Amino acid sequence: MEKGITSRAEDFSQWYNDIVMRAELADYSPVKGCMVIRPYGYAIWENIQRLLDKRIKDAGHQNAYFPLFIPESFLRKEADHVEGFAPECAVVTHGGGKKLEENLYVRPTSETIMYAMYAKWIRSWRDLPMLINQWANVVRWEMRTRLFLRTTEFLWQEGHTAHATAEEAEEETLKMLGIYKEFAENVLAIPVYDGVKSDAEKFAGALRTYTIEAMMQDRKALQLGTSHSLGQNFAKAFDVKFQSKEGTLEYVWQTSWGVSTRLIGAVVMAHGDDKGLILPPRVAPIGVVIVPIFKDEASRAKVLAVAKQCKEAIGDAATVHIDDREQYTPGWKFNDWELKGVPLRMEIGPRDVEKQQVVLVRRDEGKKEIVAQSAMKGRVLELLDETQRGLFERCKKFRDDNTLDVDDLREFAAKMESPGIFARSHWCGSADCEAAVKDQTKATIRCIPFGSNEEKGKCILCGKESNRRVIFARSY
RNA sequence: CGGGGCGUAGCGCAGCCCGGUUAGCGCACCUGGCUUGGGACCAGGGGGUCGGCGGUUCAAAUCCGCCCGCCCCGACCA
Repeated sequence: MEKGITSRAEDFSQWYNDIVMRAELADYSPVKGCMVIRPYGYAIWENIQRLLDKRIKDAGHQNAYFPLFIPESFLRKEADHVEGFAPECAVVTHGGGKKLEENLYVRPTSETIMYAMYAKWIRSWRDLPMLINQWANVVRWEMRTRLFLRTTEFLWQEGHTAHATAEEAEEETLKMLGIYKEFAENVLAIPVYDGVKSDAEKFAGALRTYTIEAMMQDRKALQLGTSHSLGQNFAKAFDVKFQSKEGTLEYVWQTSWGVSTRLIGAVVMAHGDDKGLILPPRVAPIGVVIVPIFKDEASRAKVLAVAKQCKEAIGDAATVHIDDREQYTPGWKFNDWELKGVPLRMEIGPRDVEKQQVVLVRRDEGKKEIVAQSAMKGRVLELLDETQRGLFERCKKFRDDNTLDVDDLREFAAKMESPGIFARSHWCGSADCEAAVKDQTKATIRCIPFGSNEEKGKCILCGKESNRRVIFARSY
Protein backbone atom coordinates (compact mmCIF):
# COMPACT_ATOMS: atom_id res chain seq x y z
CA MET A 1 0.00 0.00 0.00
CA GLU A 2 1.20 3.42 -0.92
CA LYS A 3 1.89 5.91 1.84
CA GLY A 4 0.48 9.38 1.91
CA ILE A 5 -3.03 10.69 1.55
CA THR A 6 -3.65 14.18 0.22
CA SER A 7 -4.32 16.40 3.24
CA ARG A 8 -7.71 18.00 3.73
CA ALA A 9 -6.15 21.45 3.69
CA GLU A 10 -4.34 20.81 0.44
CA ASP A 11 -7.31 19.51 -1.56
CA PHE A 12 -10.46 18.36 0.20
CA SER A 13 -11.92 16.64 -2.87
CA GLN A 14 -8.76 14.71 -3.50
CA TRP A 15 -8.55 13.80 0.18
CA TYR A 16 -12.08 12.42 -0.03
CA ASN A 17 -11.28 10.32 -3.09
CA ASP A 18 -8.06 9.08 -1.51
CA ILE A 19 -9.88 7.97 1.63
CA VAL A 20 -12.68 6.20 -0.20
CA MET A 21 -10.24 4.34 -2.45
CA ARG A 22 -7.50 3.60 0.05
CA ALA A 23 -9.80 2.55 2.87
CA GLU A 24 -11.34 0.20 0.29
CA LEU A 25 -14.86 1.53 0.66
CA ALA A 26 -15.47 1.70 -3.08
CA ASP A 27 -13.78 1.63 -6.46
CA TYR A 28 -14.54 2.96 -9.90
CA SER A 29 -16.34 0.46 -12.09
CA PRO A 30 -15.94 -0.29 -15.79
CA VAL A 31 -19.28 1.49 -16.24
CA LYS A 32 -18.90 5.25 -16.35
CA GLY A 33 -20.52 6.99 -13.42
CA CYS A 34 -21.10 3.79 -11.51
CA MET A 35 -19.11 2.52 -8.56
CA VAL A 36 -18.37 -0.79 -6.93
CA ILE A 37 -19.06 -0.78 -3.22
CA ARG A 38 -16.33 -2.97 -1.75
CA PRO A 39 -16.82 -5.31 1.21
CA TYR A 40 -15.63 -2.83 3.84
CA GLY A 41 -17.86 -0.07 2.48
CA TYR A 42 -20.77 -2.43 2.06
CA ALA A 43 -20.39 -3.57 5.69
CA ILE A 44 -20.96 0.04 6.72
CA TRP A 45 -24.06 0.14 4.52
CA GLU A 46 -25.29 -3.09 6.10
CA ASN A 47 -24.97 -1.52 9.53
CA ILE A 48 -26.84 1.57 8.34
CA GLN A 49 -29.53 -0.67 6.86
CA ARG A 50 -29.90 -2.77 9.98
CA LEU A 51 -30.14 0.16 12.38
CA LEU A 52 -32.40 2.27 10.18
CA ASP A 53 -34.58 -0.65 9.13
CA LYS A 54 -35.34 -1.32 12.78
CA ARG A 55 -36.42 2.27 13.29
CA ILE A 56 -38.60 2.19 10.17
CA LYS A 57 -40.28 -1.03 11.26
CA ASP A 58 -40.69 0.17 14.83
CA ALA A 59 -42.58 3.12 13.36
CA GLY A 60 -45.05 0.69 11.83
CA HIS A 61 -43.78 0.20 8.27
CA GLN A 62 -43.32 -3.03 6.37
CA ASN A 63 -40.77 -3.78 3.67
CA ALA A 64 -41.74 -4.82 0.15
CA TYR A 65 -40.17 -4.83 -3.28
CA PHE A 66 -41.41 -3.29 -6.53
CA PRO A 67 -40.06 -3.62 -10.09
CA LEU A 68 -36.95 -1.92 -11.39
CA PHE A 69 -38.79 -1.00 -14.63
CA ILE A 70 -41.44 1.65 -14.90
CA PRO A 71 -43.69 1.97 -17.99
CA GLU A 72 -43.16 5.34 -19.63
CA SER A 73 -46.85 6.15 -19.36
CA PHE A 74 -46.71 5.82 -15.55
CA LEU A 75 -43.93 8.37 -15.26
CA ARG A 76 -45.92 10.77 -17.42
CA LYS A 77 -49.00 10.74 -15.24
CA GLU A 78 -47.78 13.38 -12.79
CA ALA A 79 -46.68 16.48 -14.70
CA ASP A 80 -44.07 17.91 -12.32
CA HIS A 81 -42.68 14.48 -11.63
CA VAL A 82 -41.98 13.59 -15.24
CA GLU A 83 -40.55 17.02 -15.90
CA GLY A 84 -38.18 16.63 -12.97
CA PHE A 85 -37.05 13.08 -13.58
CA ALA A 86 -37.47 12.06 -17.22
CA PRO A 87 -34.39 13.93 -18.45
CA GLU A 88 -32.14 12.00 -16.09
CA CYS A 89 -33.55 8.52 -16.68
CA ALA A 90 -32.12 5.47 -18.37
CA VAL A 91 -34.64 4.05 -20.82
CA VAL A 92 -35.01 0.47 -22.00
CA THR A 93 -36.25 0.35 -25.60
CA HIS A 94 -35.55 -3.28 -26.48
CA GLY A 95 -36.11 -6.63 -24.81
CA GLY A 96 -35.58 -10.14 -26.07
CA GLY A 97 -34.17 -8.75 -29.27
CA LYS A 98 -37.35 -6.85 -30.12
CA LYS A 99 -38.33 -3.24 -29.82
CA LEU A 100 -40.74 -2.80 -26.91
CA GLU A 101 -44.26 -1.54 -27.53
CA GLU A 102 -43.79 0.85 -24.64
CA ASN A 103 -40.44 2.08 -23.34
CA LEU A 104 -39.50 1.05 -19.83
CA TYR A 105 -37.75 3.54 -17.58
CA VAL A 106 -35.25 2.31 -15.06
CA ARG A 107 -36.66 3.71 -11.81
CA PRO A 108 -35.15 7.01 -10.67
CA THR A 109 -37.56 6.68 -7.69
CA SER A 110 -40.60 4.49 -7.28
CA GLU A 111 -43.62 6.72 -6.62
CA THR A 112 -45.33 5.89 -9.89
CA ILE A 113 -44.91 2.12 -9.96
CA MET A 114 -45.82 1.83 -6.30
CA TYR A 115 -48.88 4.06 -6.43
CA ALA A 116 -50.24 2.18 -9.42
CA MET A 117 -50.32 -0.79 -7.05
CA TYR A 118 -51.69 1.25 -4.17
CA ALA A 119 -54.62 2.10 -6.42
CA LYS A 120 -55.39 -1.63 -6.62
CA TRP A 121 -54.86 -2.36 -2.95
CA ILE A 122 -56.64 0.54 -1.33
CA ARG A 123 -60.43 0.39 -1.24
CA SER A 124 -61.55 1.45 2.20
CA TRP A 125 -60.49 3.74 5.02
CA ARG A 126 -59.77 0.44 6.77
CA ASP A 127 -56.87 -0.15 4.35
CA LEU A 128 -55.23 3.03 5.58
CA PRO A 129 -52.69 4.05 6.47
CA MET A 130 -50.62 2.02 4.04
CA LEU A 131 -47.04 2.10 5.30
CA ILE A 132 -44.50 0.50 2.97
CA ASN A 133 -40.76 0.80 2.66
CA GLN A 134 -38.46 -0.58 0.00
CA TRP A 135 -34.68 -1.08 -0.02
CA ALA A 136 -33.60 -0.79 -3.62
CA ASN A 137 -31.26 0.55 -6.25
CA VAL A 138 -32.25 3.48 -8.43
CA VAL A 139 -30.65 5.09 -11.47
CA ARG A 140 -30.29 8.77 -12.25
CA TRP A 141 -28.19 9.74 -15.24
CA GLU A 142 -26.18 12.50 -13.59
CA MET A 143 -23.69 14.55 -15.56
CA ARG A 144 -20.97 14.50 -12.97
CA THR A 145 -20.56 11.77 -10.42
CA ARG A 146 -18.60 11.36 -7.19
CA LEU A 147 -18.11 8.18 -5.21
CA PHE A 148 -21.05 7.73 -2.80
CA LEU A 149 -22.22 11.35 -3.12
CA ARG A 150 -23.65 11.13 -6.60
CA THR A 151 -23.39 8.04 -8.76
CA THR A 152 -25.48 6.93 -11.70
CA GLU A 153 -26.81 3.98 -9.74
CA PHE A 154 -27.18 4.15 -6.00
CA LEU A 155 -28.71 2.21 -3.15
CA TRP A 156 -31.34 3.65 -0.85
CA GLN A 157 -34.52 3.05 1.02
CA GLU A 158 -37.71 4.76 -0.04
CA GLY A 159 -40.75 4.79 2.18
CA HIS A 160 -44.16 5.41 0.63
CA THR A 161 -47.27 5.88 2.70
CA ALA A 162 -50.91 6.68 2.05
CA HIS A 163 -53.25 8.25 4.59
CA ALA A 164 -56.87 9.24 4.98
CA THR A 165 -56.24 12.85 5.93
CA ALA A 166 -53.86 15.68 5.14
CA GLU A 167 -53.05 16.05 8.83
CA GLU A 168 -52.10 12.42 9.22
CA ALA A 169 -49.87 12.54 6.12
CA GLU A 170 -48.17 15.67 7.37
CA GLU A 171 -47.59 14.04 10.73
CA GLU A 172 -46.05 11.00 9.03
CA THR A 173 -43.78 13.18 6.88
CA LEU A 174 -42.45 14.95 9.94
CA LYS A 175 -42.20 11.77 11.98
CA MET A 176 -39.93 10.17 9.37
CA LEU A 177 -37.80 13.28 9.11
CA GLY A 178 -37.46 13.09 12.89
CA ILE A 179 -36.30 9.48 12.63
CA TYR A 180 -33.71 10.49 10.04
CA LYS A 181 -32.47 13.27 12.29
CA GLU A 182 -32.24 10.97 15.29
CA PHE A 183 -30.44 8.38 13.17
CA ALA A 184 -27.96 10.88 11.70
CA GLU A 185 -27.13 12.31 15.10
CA ASN A 186 -27.15 9.22 17.30
CA VAL A 187 -25.81 6.63 14.89
CA LEU A 188 -23.73 8.54 12.34
CA ALA A 189 -22.75 11.16 14.94
CA ILE A 190 -23.55 13.94 12.44
CA PRO A 191 -25.59 16.90 13.70
CA VAL A 192 -28.18 18.14 11.23
CA TYR A 193 -30.42 21.10 10.65
CA ASP A 194 -33.97 20.05 9.92
CA GLY A 195 -36.43 22.18 8.06
CA VAL A 196 -38.43 22.67 4.92
CA LYS A 197 -37.09 23.19 1.40
CA SER A 198 -37.89 26.22 -0.67
CA ASP A 199 -40.13 25.59 -3.70
CA ALA A 200 -37.13 25.67 -6.00
CA GLU A 201 -35.46 22.84 -4.10
CA LYS A 202 -38.46 20.64 -3.41
CA PHE A 203 -39.06 17.17 -4.84
CA ALA A 204 -40.67 16.99 -8.30
CA GLY A 205 -44.31 16.32 -7.59
CA ALA A 206 -44.36 17.13 -3.87
CA LEU A 207 -46.35 19.73 -1.98
CA ARG A 208 -43.51 20.23 0.46
CA THR A 209 -40.09 18.66 0.99
CA TYR A 210 -38.52 18.46 4.42
CA THR A 211 -34.81 17.86 4.76
CA ILE A 212 -31.92 17.25 7.10
CA GLU A 213 -28.75 19.10 6.19
CA ALA A 214 -25.26 18.54 7.54
CA MET A 215 -22.01 20.48 7.32
CA MET A 216 -18.96 18.68 5.96
CA GLN A 217 -15.41 19.61 6.97
CA ASP A 218 -14.99 21.83 3.93
CA ARG A 219 -18.02 23.74 5.28
CA LYS A 220 -20.20 22.72 2.40
CA ALA A 221 -23.68 21.35 3.01
CA LEU A 222 -24.73 17.80 2.30
CA GLN A 223 -28.39 16.86 2.19
CA LEU A 224 -28.61 13.63 4.16
CA GLY A 225 -32.24 12.77 3.74
CA THR A 226 -35.57 14.11 2.59
CA SER A 227 -39.19 13.50 3.51
CA HIS A 228 -41.90 14.64 1.13
CA SER A 229 -45.46 15.61 1.76
CA LEU A 230 -47.02 14.62 -1.56
CA GLY A 231 -50.52 15.82 -0.87
CA GLN A 232 -52.99 14.29 -3.33
CA ASN A 233 -50.91 14.98 -6.46
CA PHE A 234 -50.02 11.37 -7.11
CA ALA A 235 -53.31 10.05 -5.74
CA LYS A 236 -55.13 12.01 -8.41
CA ALA A 237 -52.70 10.97 -11.12
CA PHE A 238 -52.94 7.29 -10.20
CA ASP A 239 -56.49 7.29 -8.96
CA VAL A 240 -55.70 6.11 -5.46
CA LYS A 241 -59.08 6.47 -3.74
CA PHE A 242 -60.78 5.06 -0.68
CA GLN A 243 -64.27 5.04 0.70
CA SER A 244 -64.47 6.98 3.93
CA LYS A 245 -66.42 6.08 7.06
CA GLU A 246 -69.04 8.48 5.84
CA GLY A 247 -69.29 6.64 2.54
CA THR A 248 -67.71 9.27 0.32
CA LEU A 249 -64.90 8.52 -2.16
CA GLU A 250 -61.71 10.38 -1.28
CA TYR A 251 -58.20 10.58 -2.67
CA VAL A 252 -55.47 9.46 -0.26
CA TRP A 253 -52.82 11.79 1.12
CA GLN A 254 -49.32 10.51 0.54
CA THR A 255 -45.75 10.78 1.74
CA SER A 256 -42.40 9.51 0.54
CA TRP A 257 -38.99 9.66 2.19
CA GLY A 258 -35.53 8.31 1.59
CA VAL A 259 -31.87 8.15 2.49
CA SER A 260 -29.12 6.64 0.37
CA THR A 261 -25.58 5.33 0.31
CA ARG A 262 -24.67 8.99 0.28
CA LEU A 263 -24.73 8.66 4.07
CA ILE A 264 -21.43 6.78 3.79
CA GLY A 265 -19.91 9.76 2.02
CA ALA A 266 -21.25 11.96 4.78
CA VAL A 267 -19.53 9.87 7.45
CA VAL A 268 -16.25 10.14 5.56
CA MET A 269 -16.43 13.91 5.10
CA ALA A 270 -17.83 14.71 8.53
CA HIS A 271 -15.39 12.73 10.66
CA GLY A 272 -12.29 11.69 8.73
CA ASP A 273 -8.85 13.20 9.27
CA ASP A 274 -5.55 13.29 7.39
CA LYS A 275 -4.72 9.76 8.55
CA GLY A 276 -7.91 8.30 7.14
CA LEU A 277 -11.43 7.42 8.03
CA ILE A 278 -12.87 7.79 11.49
CA LEU A 279 -15.94 5.64 11.89
CA PRO A 280 -18.56 6.19 14.58
CA PRO A 281 -18.57 2.99 16.66
CA ARG A 282 -22.24 2.30 15.93
CA VAL A 283 -21.68 1.88 12.18
CA ALA A 284 -18.09 0.64 12.20
CA PRO A 285 -17.78 -2.88 10.75
CA ILE A 286 -14.97 -3.44 13.23
CA GLY A 287 -15.27 -1.71 16.60
CA VAL A 288 -12.03 -2.89 18.15
CA VAL A 289 -8.95 -4.16 16.39
CA ILE A 290 -6.38 -6.08 18.39
CA VAL A 291 -2.80 -5.76 17.17
CA PRO A 292 -0.61 -8.46 18.69
CA ILE A 293 3.09 -7.75 19.12
CA PHE A 294 5.73 -10.44 19.64
CA LYS A 295 9.42 -11.26 19.35
CA ASP A 296 9.48 -14.97 18.74
CA GLU A 297 7.34 -18.08 18.55
CA ALA A 298 7.01 -18.39 22.30
CA SER A 299 5.86 -14.82 22.86
CA ARG A 300 3.67 -15.03 19.78
CA ALA A 301 1.70 -17.91 21.24
CA LYS A 302 1.28 -16.16 24.59
CA VAL A 303 0.22 -12.86 23.05
CA LEU A 304 -2.29 -14.46 20.69
CA ALA A 305 -3.76 -16.45 23.57
CA VAL A 306 -4.38 -13.24 25.51
CA ALA A 307 -5.79 -11.56 22.40
CA LYS A 308 -8.28 -14.39 22.01
CA GLN A 309 -9.25 -14.15 25.67
CA CYS A 310 -9.93 -10.45 25.24
CA LYS A 311 -12.02 -11.01 22.14
CA GLU A 312 -14.05 -13.65 23.94
CA ALA A 313 -14.47 -11.47 27.01
CA ILE A 314 -15.92 -8.68 24.92
CA GLY A 315 -18.21 -11.15 23.18
CA ASP A 316 -21.18 -9.56 21.44
CA ALA A 317 -20.73 -6.19 23.12
CA ALA A 318 -18.51 -5.02 20.25
CA THR A 319 -17.10 -6.42 17.01
CA VAL A 320 -13.51 -7.39 17.64
CA HIS A 321 -10.95 -8.30 15.02
CA ILE A 322 -7.54 -9.80 15.78
CA ASP A 323 -5.02 -8.76 13.14
CA ASP A 324 -2.69 -11.75 13.16
CA ARG A 325 -1.24 -11.16 9.71
CA GLU A 326 2.40 -12.17 9.81
CA GLN A 327 3.75 -10.20 6.89
CA TYR A 328 3.19 -6.81 8.52
CA THR A 329 4.84 -5.08 11.44
CA PRO A 330 2.79 -3.55 14.25
CA GLY A 331 3.57 -0.05 13.01
CA TRP A 332 2.26 -0.89 9.58
CA LYS A 333 -0.93 -2.28 11.09
CA PHE A 334 -1.46 0.81 13.25
CA ASN A 335 -1.42 2.96 10.15
CA ASP A 336 -3.59 0.57 8.20
CA TRP A 337 -6.34 0.45 10.81
CA GLU A 338 -6.21 4.19 11.27
CA LEU A 339 -6.77 4.53 7.53
CA LYS A 340 -9.74 2.18 7.87
CA GLY A 341 -11.16 4.24 10.70
CA VAL A 342 -11.54 1.52 13.33
CA PRO A 343 -12.62 3.46 16.45
CA LEU A 344 -10.54 1.59 19.02
CA ARG A 345 -7.21 -0.22 18.85
CA MET A 346 -5.94 -2.66 21.43
CA GLU A 347 -2.23 -3.43 21.51
CA ILE A 348 -1.04 -6.56 23.27
CA GLY A 349 2.67 -7.33 23.50
CA PRO A 350 4.96 -9.42 25.73
CA ARG A 351 5.20 -6.58 28.27
CA ASP A 352 1.40 -6.44 28.51
CA VAL A 353 1.10 -10.20 28.88
CA GLU A 354 3.68 -9.99 31.67
CA LYS A 355 1.80 -7.23 33.51
CA GLN A 356 -1.70 -8.51 32.68
CA GLN A 357 -2.63 -5.31 30.92
CA VAL A 358 -3.51 -4.05 27.45
CA VAL A 359 -2.89 -0.76 25.64
CA LEU A 360 -5.98 1.04 24.29
CA VAL A 361 -5.92 3.84 21.72
CA ARG A 362 -8.92 5.82 20.53
CA ARG A 363 -8.85 6.51 16.79
CA ASP A 364 -10.18 10.05 17.11
CA GLU A 365 -7.79 11.20 19.85
CA GLY A 366 -4.82 8.88 19.42
CA LYS A 367 -3.80 8.80 23.09
CA LYS A 368 -2.45 5.55 24.50
CA GLU A 369 -3.95 4.25 27.70
CA ILE A 370 -2.82 1.26 29.76
CA VAL A 371 -5.63 -0.79 31.27
CA ALA A 372 -5.53 -3.88 33.48
CA GLN A 373 -6.93 -6.92 31.69
CA SER A 374 -9.47 -7.31 34.49
CA ALA A 375 -10.91 -3.89 33.67
CA MET A 376 -10.47 -4.21 29.90
CA LYS A 377 -14.02 -4.93 28.79
CA GLY A 378 -15.61 -2.14 30.79
CA ARG A 379 -13.05 0.37 29.59
CA VAL A 380 -13.39 -0.72 25.96
CA LEU A 381 -17.13 -0.16 26.02
CA GLU A 382 -16.68 3.17 27.76
CA LEU A 383 -14.18 4.35 25.18
CA LEU A 384 -16.42 3.30 22.29
CA ASP A 385 -19.22 5.25 23.90
CA GLU A 386 -17.03 8.28 24.46
CA THR A 387 -15.85 8.12 20.85
CA GLN A 388 -19.42 8.03 19.58
CA ARG A 389 -20.30 11.08 21.68
CA GLY A 390 -17.00 12.83 21.06
CA LEU A 391 -17.38 12.63 17.28
CA PHE A 392 -20.83 14.15 17.48
CA GLU A 393 -19.70 16.95 19.78
CA ARG A 394 -16.68 17.78 17.65
CA CYS A 395 -18.77 17.83 14.52
CA LYS A 396 -21.46 19.94 16.16
CA LYS A 397 -19.00 22.50 17.47
CA PHE A 398 -17.47 22.82 14.02
CA ARG A 399 -20.86 23.33 12.46
CA ASP A 400 -22.03 25.80 15.09
CA ASP A 401 -18.79 27.77 14.87
CA ASN A 402 -19.32 28.06 11.14
CA THR A 403 -23.00 28.93 11.18
CA LEU A 404 -23.32 32.69 11.24
CA ASP A 405 -26.04 35.31 11.07
CA VAL A 406 -25.27 37.42 8.02
CA ASP A 407 -27.25 40.50 6.96
CA ASP A 408 -25.04 42.03 4.30
CA LEU A 409 -24.79 40.52 0.82
CA ARG A 410 -21.17 41.52 0.33
CA GLU A 411 -20.14 39.88 3.59
CA PHE A 412 -22.33 36.91 2.66
CA ALA A 413 -20.56 36.44 -0.66
CA ALA A 414 -17.10 36.87 0.86
CA LYS A 415 -17.69 34.35 3.64
CA MET A 416 -19.29 31.83 1.27
CA GLU A 417 -16.12 31.98 -0.78
CA SER A 418 -13.77 31.75 2.16
CA PRO A 419 -13.81 30.01 4.53
CA GLY A 420 -17.31 28.82 3.62
CA ILE A 421 -20.19 29.00 6.04
CA PHE A 422 -23.78 28.19 6.75
CA ALA A 423 -25.31 31.65 6.63
CA ARG A 424 -28.49 32.34 8.55
CA SER A 425 -29.92 35.20 6.53
CA HIS A 426 -33.23 36.81 5.82
CA TRP A 427 -35.11 35.90 2.67
CA CYS A 428 -38.26 37.50 1.35
CA GLY A 429 -39.59 34.25 -0.07
CA SER A 430 -39.25 35.04 -3.75
CA ALA A 431 -37.79 32.49 -6.13
CA ASP A 432 -36.08 35.27 -8.06
CA CYS A 433 -34.08 36.38 -5.03
CA GLU A 434 -33.18 32.78 -4.30
CA ALA A 435 -31.94 32.28 -7.87
CA ALA A 436 -30.02 35.56 -7.85
CA VAL A 437 -28.21 34.63 -4.64
CA LYS A 438 -27.28 31.28 -6.17
CA ASP A 439 -26.07 32.98 -9.30
CA GLN A 440 -23.91 35.49 -7.42
CA THR A 441 -22.56 33.30 -4.61
CA LYS A 442 -23.22 29.64 -5.59
CA ALA A 443 -25.08 29.34 -2.29
CA THR A 444 -28.56 27.82 -2.16
CA ILE A 445 -31.20 27.72 0.50
CA ARG A 446 -30.54 24.47 2.30
CA CYS A 447 -33.66 24.75 4.40
CA ILE A 448 -36.01 27.01 6.23
CA PRO A 449 -35.14 25.62 9.64
CA PHE A 450 -37.60 24.41 12.21
CA GLY A 451 -37.58 26.04 15.59
CA SER A 452 -36.25 29.36 14.43
CA ASN A 453 -38.07 32.24 16.00
CA GLU A 454 -39.90 34.77 13.93
CA GLU A 455 -37.69 37.76 13.51
CA LYS A 456 -38.20 40.90 11.49
CA GLY A 457 -35.52 41.62 8.95
CA LYS A 458 -34.70 42.48 5.37
CA CYS A 459 -34.09 40.05 2.51
CA ILE A 460 -30.37 39.53 1.96
CA LEU A 461 -30.83 40.30 -1.73
CA CYS A 462 -33.73 42.67 -2.36
CA GLY A 463 -34.10 44.22 1.08
CA LYS A 464 -37.81 43.59 1.30
CA GLU A 465 -39.53 42.59 4.54
CA SER A 466 -38.78 39.11 5.86
CA ASN A 467 -39.91 37.48 9.06
CA ARG A 468 -37.42 34.67 9.43
CA ARG A 469 -33.91 33.59 8.69
CA VAL A 470 -33.16 30.66 6.39
CA ILE A 471 -29.95 28.67 5.99
CA PHE A 472 -27.87 29.33 2.90
CA ALA A 473 -24.78 27.33 1.95
CA ARG A 474 -22.85 25.94 -0.92
CA SER A 475 -23.71 22.31 -1.24
CA TYR A 476 -22.79 19.00 -2.80
C1' C B 1 -22.11 19.82 -22.92
C1' G B 2 -17.96 23.87 -21.98
C1' G B 3 -12.81 24.45 -19.63
C1' G B 4 -8.30 21.89 -17.79
C1' G B 5 -5.25 17.52 -17.08
C1' C B 6 -3.77 12.53 -17.91
C1' G B 7 -3.30 7.51 -20.53
C1' U B 8 3.98 3.42 -20.15
C1' A B 9 3.62 -3.68 -15.12
C1' G B 10 -1.65 -4.25 -10.01
C1' C B 11 -0.75 1.16 -8.12
C1' G B 12 2.25 5.73 -8.50
C1' C B 13 5.53 7.63 -12.01
C1' A B 14 10.33 8.62 -15.25
C1' G B 15 11.68 8.26 -20.36
C1' C B 16 8.91 11.73 -25.20
C1' C B 17 11.09 18.07 -26.17
C1' C B 18 16.10 16.21 -29.39
C1' G B 19 13.46 8.77 -32.92
C1' G B 20 18.43 4.37 -32.37
C1' U B 21 21.22 -1.02 -26.74
C1' U B 22 17.35 -5.93 -23.92
C1' A B 23 11.64 0.20 -21.92
C1' G B 24 13.30 1.92 -16.42
C1' C B 25 12.28 3.29 -11.09
C1' G B 26 9.40 3.17 -6.29
C1' C B 27 5.49 0.55 -3.96
C1' A B 28 2.72 -3.91 -4.26
C1' C B 29 3.11 -9.33 -5.50
C1' C B 30 5.91 -14.54 -5.27
C1' U B 31 10.21 -17.63 -2.85
C1' G B 32 13.78 -18.00 1.07
C1' G B 33 16.07 -15.88 5.29
C1' C B 34 15.91 -12.56 9.26
C1' U B 35 12.45 -9.49 11.94
C1' U B 36 7.89 -7.35 14.72
C1' G B 37 6.03 -1.60 20.96
C1' G B 38 4.52 3.68 14.83
C1' G B 39 4.55 2.21 7.66
C1' A B 40 11.74 -3.25 8.97
C1' C B 41 15.85 -5.49 6.26
C1' C B 42 18.71 -8.86 2.81
C1' A B 43 18.84 -12.04 -1.46
C1' G B 44 16.39 -14.05 -5.57
C1' G B 45 11.99 -13.85 -8.87
C1' G B 46 7.34 -13.10 -11.87
C1' G B 47 4.69 -9.46 -14.37
C1' G B 48 4.49 -4.71 -20.38
C1' U B 49 -0.52 -5.00 -27.13
C1' C B 50 4.06 1.97 -23.95
C1' G B 51 -4.83 3.62 -24.54
C1' G B 52 -6.42 2.25 -29.99
C1' C B 53 -6.01 2.78 -35.30
C1' G B 54 -3.42 4.84 -39.23
C1' G B 55 0.82 7.67 -41.21
C1' U B 56 6.19 9.40 -41.65
C1' U B 57 10.96 6.64 -41.28
C1' C B 58 16.08 1.93 -42.40
C1' A B 59 14.13 2.46 -37.26
C1' A B 60 8.45 5.10 -33.25
C1' A B 61 6.78 4.89 -26.16
C1' U B 62 9.23 9.23 -28.63
C1' C B 63 7.25 12.86 -34.66
C1' C B 64 2.14 13.66 -37.34
C1' G B 65 -3.35 12.66 -37.84
C1' C B 66 -7.85 10.60 -36.18
C1' C B 67 -10.37 8.03 -32.41
C1' C B 68 -11.28 6.08 -27.41
C1' G B 69 -11.10 6.23 -22.17
C1' C B 70 -10.45 8.33 -17.35
C1' C B 71 -9.86 12.24 -13.59
C1' C B 72 -10.52 17.42 -12.00
C1' C B 73 -13.32 22.32 -12.47
C1' G B 74 -18.53 24.47 -14.06
C1' A B 75 -24.28 23.90 -15.54
C1' C B 76 -28.15 19.32 -13.35
C1' C B 77 -29.01 16.42 -8.76
C1' A B 78 -30.24 11.76 -3.05
